[in-house]
Amino acid sequence: MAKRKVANPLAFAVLGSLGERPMHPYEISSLLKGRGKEVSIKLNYGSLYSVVAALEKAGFIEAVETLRDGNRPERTVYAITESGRAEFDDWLTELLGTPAKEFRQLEAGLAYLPAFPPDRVVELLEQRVVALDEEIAQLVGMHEFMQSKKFPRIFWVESEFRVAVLTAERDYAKGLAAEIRVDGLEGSAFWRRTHELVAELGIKPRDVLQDPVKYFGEDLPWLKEVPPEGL
Amino acid sequence: MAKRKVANPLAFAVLGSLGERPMHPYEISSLLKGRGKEVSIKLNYGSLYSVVAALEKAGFIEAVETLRDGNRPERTVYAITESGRAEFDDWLTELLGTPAKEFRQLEAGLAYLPAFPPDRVVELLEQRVVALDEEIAQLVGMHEFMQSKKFPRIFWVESEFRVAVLTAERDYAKGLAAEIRVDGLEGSAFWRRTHELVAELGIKPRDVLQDPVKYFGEDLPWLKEVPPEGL
DNA sequence: TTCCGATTACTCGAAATCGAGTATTAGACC
DNA sequence: GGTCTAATACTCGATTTCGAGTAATCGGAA
Repeated sequence: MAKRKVANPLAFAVLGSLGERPMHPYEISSLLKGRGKEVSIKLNYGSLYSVVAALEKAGFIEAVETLRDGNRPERTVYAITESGRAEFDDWLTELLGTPAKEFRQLEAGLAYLPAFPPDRVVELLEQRVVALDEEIAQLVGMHEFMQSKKFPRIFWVESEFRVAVLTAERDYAKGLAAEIRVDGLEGSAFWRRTHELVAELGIKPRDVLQDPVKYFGEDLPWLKEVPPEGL
Repeated sequence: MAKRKVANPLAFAVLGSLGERPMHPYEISSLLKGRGKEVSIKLNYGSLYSVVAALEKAGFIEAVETLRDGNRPERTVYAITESGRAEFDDWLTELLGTPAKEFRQLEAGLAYLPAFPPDRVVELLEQRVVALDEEIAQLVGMHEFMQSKKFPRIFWVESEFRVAVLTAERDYAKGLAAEIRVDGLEGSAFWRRTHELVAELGIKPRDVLQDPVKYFGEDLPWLKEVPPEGL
């Protein structure tokens, strides 16, 4: 899969919008907002205009007319080209069919869990669960509204999917918090004790790691095999 | 929450690494790779050095020595400062406790589902499910290996979380494909028929939308209330 | 009538991001 | 002893991205 000439997801949305009919950039942004697509595709004005310029340069869209209305800024109307339709087609194919490597911020946080004492982590995860519950409830409420209006699901599956992902995140955070709370996570006794030592004796986590036998005895076989991280 | 001076997640990992001990940038990158953190936090050399420079400028880290080994490039060793520790602390607090707005590529794709005929979508989603299953199986296999080595879960929760998210994505994609396949998605009969008309009569989707009654009769009440999108 | 906030429509420059490129050395292998 | 690959350690500059700023117009309330 060769790299796209214009890789910003917003460019995908621009192609999708111009696939309907020619528009000027601001009109595209209004359309996306009106349809709630900015929830799924990050929209910002700075990017919009540079992305449109890049698409034009790549031959995926072309300016068809320039309107001027009194003293207001010019509006340049763009239309999609044949090559632009092909690009959109290829892009949508890729978006739907091929998973891409993606990074969630919670994943980054979890990668450094041991840096905080267990109780602090539990507290924060529970705070996240509350916030996620709210977000999910809001989306679900919106879905119910749309269902009541008989607006077909096909037009908001992306929001349903968002709920699915948020729910998975929520469930994982909740489960993890519960496990840490009862010390059920293997290794977490060691983790807790290390932070206690740090707090009580004023020593540094790395001191503990440098001579674990002194603080924990011989019953932590993995410490010798793999050096722990993040503490 | 005021914006961070250095917002790149890689900067978070740099602070986390230097929290352990002073290192030079390349050493940080090796450490992250060695621990598999680059799966959770995007690492690229270009960003690494500019992020380190930005962190230094912001006073979160400082150069402590510059080594030269024969004719090889200089290695500048950095250490975290007090203010850097505080920043890391605050950042991890945010990463764990506060959900951020995030965009998944499948969400972008789903937002333009109606642009493809149902059968094509089903095929692509099923292709994605297969790829996701493979990715998940690989991660699960790795987890089993680490478990067999008694390496504590606390050090790979981020990977567990990744599995949770990927599984949610997989399940959603699989369910959606199945629903579309049997035409169970409300509105999808309309969707299918529109693409059939496009294929058979050589007309454009927008023609169908401009005079839906002509092609579908009066039994699509929502068409009058909300204009459909993406076709 | 006039003021205010919202909407329309875009511009600009600073900062971030990327990934390919460079140059050296250590070790492997024949 | 020569060559080849992998690892070490960064550099560079072209894009991209961002979001705040600008400036005009419109509708409604005071």
